[in-house]
Amino acid sequence: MPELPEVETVRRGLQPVMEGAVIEKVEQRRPDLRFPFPVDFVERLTGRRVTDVSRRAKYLTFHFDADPILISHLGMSGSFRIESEHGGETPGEFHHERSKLAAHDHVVFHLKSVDGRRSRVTFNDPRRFGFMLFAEAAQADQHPMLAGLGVEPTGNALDGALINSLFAGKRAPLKAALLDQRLVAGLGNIYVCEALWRSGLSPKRMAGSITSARRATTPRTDALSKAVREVIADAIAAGGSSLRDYVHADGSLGYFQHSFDVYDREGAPCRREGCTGVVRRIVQSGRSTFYCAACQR
DNA sequence: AAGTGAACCTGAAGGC
DNA sequence: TGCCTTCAGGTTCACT
Repeated sequence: MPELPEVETVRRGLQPVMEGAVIEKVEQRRPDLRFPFPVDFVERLTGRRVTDVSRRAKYLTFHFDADPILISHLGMSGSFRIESEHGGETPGEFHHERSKLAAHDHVVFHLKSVDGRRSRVTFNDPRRFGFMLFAEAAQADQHPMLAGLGVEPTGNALDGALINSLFAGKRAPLKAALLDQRLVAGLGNIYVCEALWRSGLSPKRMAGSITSARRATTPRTDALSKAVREVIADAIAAGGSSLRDYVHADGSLGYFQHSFDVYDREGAPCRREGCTGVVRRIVQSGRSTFYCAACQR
């Protein structure tokens, strides 16, 4: 479900609640998600103080006052729900009132913040494509899940020159190349479609065809890198997209879905100034691609 | 070797 | 109403 902007939004929701808090209790309600939970999952987390909630691509990493760190992925349908004690509420009341769990609530972290406030952070994931794994803090970057990841599309590392070198010689379509997490890490089906529309490039075009062997960049690699950075920045600023019932950790909704130019707009008119085309849906490597054949070449 | 498709799992939505 | 099919924001593995 979530792509980088949604994961970043979740991280920003969790951070103020979790950072500095102590995990008083962990409920692990089934033996596995996409992978089995680590051995001693509950034991190794209980009593830890959270020092940082971070993100790499679509992965969340939770850091503690001692090893290990927790690496988590939301898969297609994973989400975190925060329930916090209100200021005037008595602690006992809180636990009693909010103790109901929903279907597919797989993990519950019971937290106590520095000022004594209690809260629960619950991981829910109907499809169970998400997971939680441990890594030793010192070797976190070398963990198999993180080691092969490409450049973050946030910041300025992703520029036309990098796209030029990453895509050189690639015969795969731009759609597939942008989804390849080993090249650019964090894009998913929605934001790849949106970035290609913004840069006016066809998702079917061979990735290597926008590159140059003699020059460091091309107008197309510049346009694509800019479009990717901007669509990701815009989506983060809007709090991500909330499709179906997906909500943020604090229960609020993201608004970026209202800004989609092509995703899920099959048959609708192209939004580009002066373009009379219609958004089409095709299937590439088993996934829907939305684009305008009139202005994306 | 790179590139494509199937598989993992549940739920929502649409057609009949 | 119910049953069936299709589709979904991701990743990995098995093929060609």
